[in-house]
Amino acid sequence: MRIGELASECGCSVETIRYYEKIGLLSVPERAENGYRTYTDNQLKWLQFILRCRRIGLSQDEIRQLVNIDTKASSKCDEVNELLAEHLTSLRHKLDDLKQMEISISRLKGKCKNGTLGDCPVIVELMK
Amino acid sequence: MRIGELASECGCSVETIRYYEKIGLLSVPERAENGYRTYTDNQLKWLQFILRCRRIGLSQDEIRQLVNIDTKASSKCDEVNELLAEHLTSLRHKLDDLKQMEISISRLKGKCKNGTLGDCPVIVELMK
DNA sequence: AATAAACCCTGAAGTGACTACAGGGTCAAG
DNA sequence: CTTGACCCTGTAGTCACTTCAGGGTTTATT
Repeated sequence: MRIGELASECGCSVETIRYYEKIGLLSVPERAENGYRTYTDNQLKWLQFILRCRRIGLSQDEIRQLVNIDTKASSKCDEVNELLAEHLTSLRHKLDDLKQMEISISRLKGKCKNGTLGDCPVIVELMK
Repeated sequence: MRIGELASECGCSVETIRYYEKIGLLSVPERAENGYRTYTDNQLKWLQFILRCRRIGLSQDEIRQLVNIDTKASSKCDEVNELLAEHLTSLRHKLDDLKQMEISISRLKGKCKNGTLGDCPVIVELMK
């Protein structure tokens, strides 16, 4: 499978795939005679794994940790659970922050009733 | 007021202030004889305005739009409301995404019960 | 068979919103 | 008179990509 097919199969861009290869998240693919990258089904699964991890908000570094855990024979599932627990905590912080923002903005919005800006309540409130 | 005082007054770093000046978000301050930046109360209010905007999640570009709206004599509050409405929409999308992540992760977490990784349900689920 | 469109390659630079660092100058206190 | 806290500039690093310049290859159309 060539890079374009892999990209459309996984719903990401060709550049993203080359980028993941460059930073060592995705294993280096074989090359055809013309120099084109050739991917296996296994690499497709890995890419889907990586993209799924990104979708749930894991950083490249966290994904690399998961990959390392996976290749260390000695390690246990505890490490996976710990990583996810930490991630969950920071995620909940972000959620709280966004909820606060939502409250602030919806309070501001609509206060402005087509006047000129000298007395715009939004600007006034933000300038306080 | 010197830059350090302004920073601690506003709860941001000195570097951030210099950065805002560089990208043209904060107006260029006077300089003392020794070359130190000297800030007025008005500039403190502007910085607080900018930081408040950042805190509710506006991008530098959106803040610049607000600033431009403020200096255009002709414009109306409608533009402010529109900007906030757009921002609120994208914010709610982010909230939904994060909530989805939270659900996914908490479903994964705890599934792993100290086995070795070949049969770790977390890895298995992510690799599916 | 020629050409155009679609695909592939590399390497470098740009993005946003800062942070950190190198290598200096200034100033008040002990 | 020197130590430490503050200030300066300019550059590079961060994350997770995206875009661009400047090519080569393959496939479809004319």
